[in-house]
Amino acid sequence: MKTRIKELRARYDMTQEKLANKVGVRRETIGFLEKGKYNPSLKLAYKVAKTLGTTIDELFIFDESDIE
Amino acid sequence: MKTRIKELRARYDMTQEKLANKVGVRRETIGFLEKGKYNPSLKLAYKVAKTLGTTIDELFIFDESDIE
DNA sequence: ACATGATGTTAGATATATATAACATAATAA
DNA sequence: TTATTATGTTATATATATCTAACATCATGT
Repeated sequence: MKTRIKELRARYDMTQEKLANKVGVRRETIGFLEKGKYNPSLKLAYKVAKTLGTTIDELFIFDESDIE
Repeated sequence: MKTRIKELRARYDMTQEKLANKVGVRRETIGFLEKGKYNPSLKLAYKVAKTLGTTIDELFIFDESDIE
């Protein structure tokens, strides 16, 4: 699974820590999400998307390996 | 958080168990999801949405309590 | 009424997301 | 260079999603 978090974060000139604070998680959590190191909960995905002015389906890009 | 899983499942005339099998989870997991009893992972949300021919943002409806 | 299939619900086990703290590295500015 | 800020990256702890099995309830058909 890939994500556009980093790209959108840059567009808002927002640091990982600032996004984490807005969303209510740790900075490392955002870092790991950006690196695809884990699979967030739906609510977290929603909060991040909303904070970055987009939707879940726009923010995360799934590939075939996510289906198996 | 609310969901349209049950509604779409009915439209496809699909039982909880059949959906669970297609998605690769237990029947109870689908039941709990329909009841809003927990917050799925993003990948699971994606698989359910894809199996039901829709998107995550169409399938799940968030309310204010999901943001706090 | 009885049988059967679908769903509800509980309790305990396991897997994994997230928190926390600590330290490393990168980049940029002074 | 040094200082500072942002990000990377571990390791361990905690919270919670999901599994599993078992039994209950509900609906429908016979």
